[in-house]
Amino acid sequence: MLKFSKKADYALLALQYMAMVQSGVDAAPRVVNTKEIAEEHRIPAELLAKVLQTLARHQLIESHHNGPKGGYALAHAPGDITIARVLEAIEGPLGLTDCSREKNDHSQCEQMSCCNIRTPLLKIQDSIFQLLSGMSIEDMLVEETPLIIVESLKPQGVVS
Amino acid sequence: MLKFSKKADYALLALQYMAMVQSGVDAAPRVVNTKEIAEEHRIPAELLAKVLQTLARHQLIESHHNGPKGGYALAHAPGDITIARVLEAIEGPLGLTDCSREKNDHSQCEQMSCCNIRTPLLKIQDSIFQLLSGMSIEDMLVEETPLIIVESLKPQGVVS
DNA sequence: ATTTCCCCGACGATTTCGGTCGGAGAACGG
DNA sequence: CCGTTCTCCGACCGAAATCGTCGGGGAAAT
Repeated sequence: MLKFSKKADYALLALQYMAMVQSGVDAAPRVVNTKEIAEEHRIPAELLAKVLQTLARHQLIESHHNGPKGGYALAHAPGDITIARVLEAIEGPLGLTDCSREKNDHSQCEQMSCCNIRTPLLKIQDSIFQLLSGMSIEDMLVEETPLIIVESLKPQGVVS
Repeated sequence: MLKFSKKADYALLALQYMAMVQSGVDAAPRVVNTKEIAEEHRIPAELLAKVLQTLARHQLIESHHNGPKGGYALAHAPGDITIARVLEAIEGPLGLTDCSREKNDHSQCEQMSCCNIRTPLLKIQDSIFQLLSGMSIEDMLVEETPLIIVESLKPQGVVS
């Protein structure tokens, strides 16, 4: 499936909303609170709160706990917050296989010692990571198509 | 994370092995059974059996249940079996969001009626699908790097 | 002082995933 | 001809992650 978790969806939704409010026509740099985002998108507020806490812990947004006027604001420019950073903050380090990010511990990989598919999978993984790093929250503000082109070059293969 | 499930890993492992045996130097079109693949890769045989059944049900491999000499064989050329087809056979239709493949039923998407991130996410999804459709089992046979290049073109964005 | 907000922990329900079991069918050996 | 052995096939079950919820605590504005 390669499906995003709902927490990841909520995180992207919230970040896009915050960017839209923050750098919109009303240039007032106001902070937004959890309830506002939750009601705006019809999502459960408690789960969104936990998502926002995680984002704040990973320095993607800043928390202003100033009582009734508190809330969150983006910690960086929308163009600097890439999808890859958001996903890594919410769901941990991303990687297609178990043996992708475990360079020191080869306990799992030792079971598949003759793993012939490791190298091609790492290629795909790097491509996806590059893809997710190339798109940011800023690209979600414009309704223009961001035009991501994937080009596959093969030495001698015939494409199906 | 965007991680493959173990069933998907086993499927790719098995398909690569079957392609290697089938189109290797020994041109005898012999079928391979579950036990052989399981022992070769040190993976549980029962789970691999279920994976192979799923692949057979989706016409990716052909089952020859001929008693002691039975087994499986690829139903198509290795170049025609793309990673996308394998993943869809194992884990169902792939899509980043819940509302990606539900065009008739808008029950989920009605909750996020003002979903501003749908279009960019569909772009990413299409790019990933294009990526996975561009690599096949045949590309896992060669140990050369398949050289997949992701190029991101943006109208006016500054890349981080 | 009260209210409203952010922050943090723990809990229960639902779904998916990983793994295991017994049964049906076909070829081989006697 | 018949039993054994091997295979594929479907159903079943426990484990684990995820989704969603709840309550407690601290801080600032009203």
